[in-house]
Amino acid sequence: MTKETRREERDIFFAYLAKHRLKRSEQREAILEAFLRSERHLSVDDLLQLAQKRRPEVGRTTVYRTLKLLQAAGLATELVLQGETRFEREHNRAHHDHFICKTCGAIFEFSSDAIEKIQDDVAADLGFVIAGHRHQIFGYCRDCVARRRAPRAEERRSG
Amino acid sequence: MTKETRREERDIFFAYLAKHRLKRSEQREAILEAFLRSERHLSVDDLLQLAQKRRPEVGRTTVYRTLKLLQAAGLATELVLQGETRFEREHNRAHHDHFICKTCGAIFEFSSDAIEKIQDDVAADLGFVIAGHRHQIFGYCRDCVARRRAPRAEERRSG
DNA sequence: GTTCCTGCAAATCCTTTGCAAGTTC
DNA sequence: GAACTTGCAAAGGATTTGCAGGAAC
Repeated sequence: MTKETRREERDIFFAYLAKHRLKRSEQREAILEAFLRSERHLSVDDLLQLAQKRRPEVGRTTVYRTLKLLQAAGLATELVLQGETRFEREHNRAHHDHFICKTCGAIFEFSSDAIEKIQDDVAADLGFVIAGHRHQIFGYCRDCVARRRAPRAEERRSG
Repeated sequence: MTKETRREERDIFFAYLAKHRLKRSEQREAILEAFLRSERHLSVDDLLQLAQKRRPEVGRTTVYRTLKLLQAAGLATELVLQGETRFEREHNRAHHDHFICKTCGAIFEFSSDAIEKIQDDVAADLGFVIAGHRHQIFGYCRDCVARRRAPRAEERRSG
């Protein structure tokens, strides 16, 4: 993620705060930065730890509260994957869905216009107006499959 | 659901119990019956209440425990829809996914071979082996859309 | 009789809320 | 200085666990 994009998202967040007469704070900035810089699919705990690297006193409560703001501002979205609640960046990202590896927990993103199209057709048949969707595929990723099929007792210990 | 199908599922459940050296009990039977007879997408509370109609002393704890058994036996599956945990029958049901109406909460099922096919292709590209998937579409159902577009103050109270 | 079940209460886990003290505007 | 924010501790809701008494085998 580029610095420019982060800049844009920072601006959006601060604009959101201003619009709602909310205040900036060290904590909110630390959480925002951590969120924007990190890899995707963060748990609340992940984000708490990342934010605390910058500002050790950040509390878990504030992370929960700031995540709500990030969602309201359109910067974050919540996912429930395998029973775990996680958050990912939302702004300017193309819609996508997730593959989740049941062995190593890795998450891959995918998207398919063809699937979206069929979805629209199915919905139209039902007279249903689509507002959004979640599509998750569970299985085994390439690495884990390879590991399982060729389990030569090497130093592959899995992750 | 026919009596024969229920019969089959009962047999499967009791076979599961036998295989694992678990015991039959009034409670388990009451919960199983309630589960099999009911409409789909039950919450734990729904199932508790239904089971209690037959056997008032059934406890919530036992419902949780029995649901785990039903899942292990392949008869039930858990869904998380709009943040709510629900259970539906699994045995012998064609794979299907869900539309959820954000207004009235109604749940419709759908399935599409075309979508499954594309899914397989996308997975193959990633070297991913599919074990299962969850696909949920959120939006507004025909009735709610109609109600909104033509909100004549009739006796349509929604369901 | 042994092993498994059950319901209760207590414990957990995750998230939200009340509140007094500290910050931002 | 008024209004908002924070962290803590406590409260909540959902699910699980420990346990003593009861039922199934």
